[in-house]
Amino acid sequence: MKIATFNINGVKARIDGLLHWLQDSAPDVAILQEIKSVDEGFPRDLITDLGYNVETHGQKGFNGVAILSKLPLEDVSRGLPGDDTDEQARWIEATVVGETGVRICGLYLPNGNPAPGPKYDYKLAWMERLRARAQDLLASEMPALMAGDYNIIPQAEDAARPKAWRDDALFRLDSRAAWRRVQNLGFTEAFRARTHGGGHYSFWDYQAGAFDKDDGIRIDHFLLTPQCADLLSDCWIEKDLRAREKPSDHVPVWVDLAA
DNA sequence: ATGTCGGCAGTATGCCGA
Repeated sequence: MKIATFNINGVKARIDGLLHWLQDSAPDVAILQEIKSVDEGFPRDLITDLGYNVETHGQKGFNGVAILSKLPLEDVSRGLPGDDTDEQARWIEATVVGETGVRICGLYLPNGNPAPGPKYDYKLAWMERLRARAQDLLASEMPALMAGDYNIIPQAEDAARPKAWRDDALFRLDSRAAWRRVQNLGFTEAFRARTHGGGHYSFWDYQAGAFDKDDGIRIDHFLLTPQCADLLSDCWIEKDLRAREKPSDHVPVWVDLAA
């Protein structure tokens, strides 16, 4: 089962590219972030026509996540637990019903800039809620993964110019410590389970010719529970999508699971 | 050194978020 996470940076602006990508790359499951659409505005029919089940958790103007799946989706849940007052659409869960059931959590973690400040406080508080949910997922002992735009550069090797990110909310020490608190509960970071060393990125800014200079960062990740890590066959980044017409600033990251 | 893009309000363009 091939699963991709992809921050599409606006479904209205990206619909043509998204449909082509779904046809060409044919993920069994696509976990989308920044759909920037309310649920009623999501181009559901164009995607169901390609054979996907569609579950969205959107809001007006920004944020918004979705799960597309060729296999049935069950037990869909929207919103990260732990704060009933949080109105930002950044979390969706569903179980993909295949040979092996896999619990899929799609997330768009807050950017957090400028840091320090209230947006950074929100990011860290959100990551503490993520840790709590992650703990419950582990306790369930089912194959499960959390994937999406984490807005976290885990290590210096995950940025072309780490010094430029030192004080940024994506790379600050507190951000990375919070990331490790989640991962160290017992999750496998799929990309690093397969590939070592630098030069692997999932995001390049639109500004200043960042992609041409390969001035990127790796911020889109899969965290796998042990039962899911046992199924991991491969993990890779679909870099060439960034060079196409009207691209997102992110590219898809993939896992292949023996499920 | 600088360089962008998407969406909204509201109908041109400035603002926000990234």
